[in-house]
Amino acid sequence: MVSTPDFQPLYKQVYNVLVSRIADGDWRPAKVLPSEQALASELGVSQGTVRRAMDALAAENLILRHQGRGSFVAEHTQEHALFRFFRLSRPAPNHARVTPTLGSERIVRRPANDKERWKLALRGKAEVVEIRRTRLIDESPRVVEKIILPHRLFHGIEKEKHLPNTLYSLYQEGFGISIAVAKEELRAVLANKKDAAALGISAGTPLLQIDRIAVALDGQPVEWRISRCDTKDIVYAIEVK
Amino acid sequence: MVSTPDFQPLYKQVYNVLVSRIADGDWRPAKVLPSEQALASELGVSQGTVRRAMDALAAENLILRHQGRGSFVAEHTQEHALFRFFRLSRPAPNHARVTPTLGSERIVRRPANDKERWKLALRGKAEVVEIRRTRLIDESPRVVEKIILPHRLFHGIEKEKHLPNTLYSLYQEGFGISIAVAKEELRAVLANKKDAAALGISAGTPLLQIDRIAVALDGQPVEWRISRCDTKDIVYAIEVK
DNA sequence: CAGTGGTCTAGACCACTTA
DNA sequence: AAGTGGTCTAGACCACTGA
Repeated sequence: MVSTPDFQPLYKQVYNVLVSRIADGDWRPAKVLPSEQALASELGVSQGTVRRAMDALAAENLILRHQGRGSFVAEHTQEHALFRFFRLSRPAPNHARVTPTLGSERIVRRPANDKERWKLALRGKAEVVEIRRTRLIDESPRVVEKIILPHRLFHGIEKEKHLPNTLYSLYQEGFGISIAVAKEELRAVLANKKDAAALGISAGTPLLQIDRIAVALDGQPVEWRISRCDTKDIVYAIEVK
Repeated sequence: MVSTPDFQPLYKQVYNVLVSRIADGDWRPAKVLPSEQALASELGVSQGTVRRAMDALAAENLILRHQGRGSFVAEHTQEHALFRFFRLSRPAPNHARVTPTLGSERIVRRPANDKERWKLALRGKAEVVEIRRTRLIDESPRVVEKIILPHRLFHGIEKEKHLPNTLYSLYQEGFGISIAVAKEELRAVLANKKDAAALGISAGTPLLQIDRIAVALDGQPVEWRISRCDTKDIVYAIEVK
């Protein structure tokens, strides 16, 4: 096993090795990983230790394990990413998950402002890509979004003809960026005139505002997103354990 | 090992046994659990299997493990329960956790209405206890709450002189009810006149409404709580993984 | 010092998938 | 039938705690 300066349990060292191989793109999404035995002999540890590291990866949804088939790097497929980060659903009792579709969309590239530089930890004369879009639920507009991306990481994204429903799968497949965690701040705000026009409601309607920073596997903030939702017949649902 | 009709891995059976001992109050909060070895020989499984079950309990915060000391049933202490379920904090960058204090408080016992009977899965002529209170942050009222409890489970709670800051530790110590999960639905609403008066704001101010069902270890819903928060200078913060 | 949980190993057997 | 992950065991050694 590779020795590290600061002491860590073997299984954590193995875990870190595996994470960085995924993060660096050595193993691309949907690829089969080597078997536990293969990794164990490659790294010079026992199979049980590799298992423990892989179980941790699976617990964090970084890999998927299938008995008899093997372990696979998790994909942010449309469906998957959608339900991982899109927490809007119908209220109880059904609690049915809701599938948003795309309304209007606008995308521009421009210099970052101070707030964006701070939120995304940008340095120097950074540029950002700004995406504004409306999302429909049951055919009617319910959410307006403003998405800010560092242009450096998403080079050329502003030229995409059609952005997919879930951007996170595009980030992963097109730009090699996997989202590890999203930090969200929720507030209640009033719809301004723009919101009102986009959502077909009157100004002054209460909206749920979700302010999200998405962090990649390597710990860098890579997306700042503000969503404003009309929660008349959908809710933001969550289970606290 | 006790045989169960439907097949389950040993470590899950052990897990279930341990959960029910905690749920039934055989092991009260803060009590030291038997050691892994003791449980292993009692249940007739290997120590590694008991470890796996206990690791799962620890991952869900049902027990706390301390190397060299032993494992302990988790307590819903004031601090602990507060930060587990009270997700309001100051916005970035500080993200400091905020400690609410008690404003006004009113508690009554009365028959349940239909909505409450449905939300709390009550049957027959059920009674509930209704608590209404205001919570202060930085000395000023920021949250109004309505809490509905089945009287059957919380017999006599309406006679308590002073309710603690976090009710969940009272539920656990006074009534033997440990909260396992809370299911929350978030919406944006407008302050009505009552809200406005209680919070010292004008009617029509946007409020974040949190509609929560708290579920006990045995899976029964035991509390329905609606909180309305003024999110002018605090936010509901959450990390999605 | 004895007792606890934490790590690591080695090997057995099972269940599932694919060919 | 071969290869994968899933379960279970037994035993070794370590790190930490408290009497």
